[in-house]
Amino acid sequence: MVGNSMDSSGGPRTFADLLNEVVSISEQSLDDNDSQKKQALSCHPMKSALFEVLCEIKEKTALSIRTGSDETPEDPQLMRLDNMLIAEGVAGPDKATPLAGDASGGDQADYRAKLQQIRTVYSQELQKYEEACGEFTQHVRSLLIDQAKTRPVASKEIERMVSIIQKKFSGIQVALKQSTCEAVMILRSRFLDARRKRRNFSKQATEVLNEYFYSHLANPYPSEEAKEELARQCNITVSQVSNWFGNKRIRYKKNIAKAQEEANMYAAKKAASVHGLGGMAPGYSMLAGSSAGLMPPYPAMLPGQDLSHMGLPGGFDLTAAYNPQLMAQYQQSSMDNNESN
DNA sequence: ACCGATGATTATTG
DNA sequence: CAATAATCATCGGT
Repeated sequence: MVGNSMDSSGGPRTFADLLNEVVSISEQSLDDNDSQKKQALSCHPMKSALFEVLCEIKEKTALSIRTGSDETPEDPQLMRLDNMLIAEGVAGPDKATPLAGDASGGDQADYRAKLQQIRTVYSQELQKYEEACGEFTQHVRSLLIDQAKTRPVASKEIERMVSIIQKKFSGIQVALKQSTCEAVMILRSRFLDARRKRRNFSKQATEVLNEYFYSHLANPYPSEEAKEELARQCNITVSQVSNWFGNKRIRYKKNIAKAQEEANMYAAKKAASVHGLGGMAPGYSMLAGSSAGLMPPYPAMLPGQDLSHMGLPGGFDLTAAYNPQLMAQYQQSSMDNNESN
């Protein structure tokens, strides 16, 4: 407390008296409504002049305080989020997300719809946020302006207050943008990974593929043209055909015994669908090596043959089954083994 | 709810 | 680059 030697009640006032009075007020709690003193001050003839001086002083001190402290750190995190949202098509203009999903089919519309949903929610929230922020800022501003009537409040000070508010609000903004980014990332990963939402091929499509596979067991590697043809027939993409054959080969190899049944099935199917097979040796010539007759038939891989009777050694390299040369080699030695046994 | 089948992706290899 | 092998995530039947 400043020692107040003045008697505050009555008597002619000097400038110094008045200053003392003001100081003593500001030292007191601002909340206590000392309306008497305020009243007395606002009625004083010197009031406006004094007020001006105080405002000037305040402005100067406030300036010196402010320069060192903050001045918009331009929140790098917020900028990062903004950039990402624009890149992701949530913020900027409505762009037609390319999303080059390879084989995953064309349910891009679904993705677009979900993204649009996020967009609208985001913009709504952002709008609400901006409204609330503006409203609050305006409220504080008018409050301060109102207070400026009774105590010196410089415009710079108001601006400082506003910037503080805006900083607080930007925290909320960051949270909003962050959660939006998160939602987009989840959505993106869901749709980018085509393993999700996988659809099995149609019965007819697998039929066609299986027919080809078991008709070319000796060399189940369709050429690019063959793949295109199969893709056309099955109404799938070429890369899906490639995937299918890759999976089929490896899975067939993994369990020849089980696949044998399937092979028989498709062989029978094929036999039934072809004319003039009457006296043919079962299984053979029209199946294997049907690719331009370059490949001789390999009985070991054909239906009707029981591989377990072949005396296959445990370490049978099944890749040989797909390679004519290796297969021929293997058969040679295998036959030798059989004969010697 | 579980489990095998299955289409797709990833990592590795030649 | 294409094939293989391993793995993932979903589907479809029980």
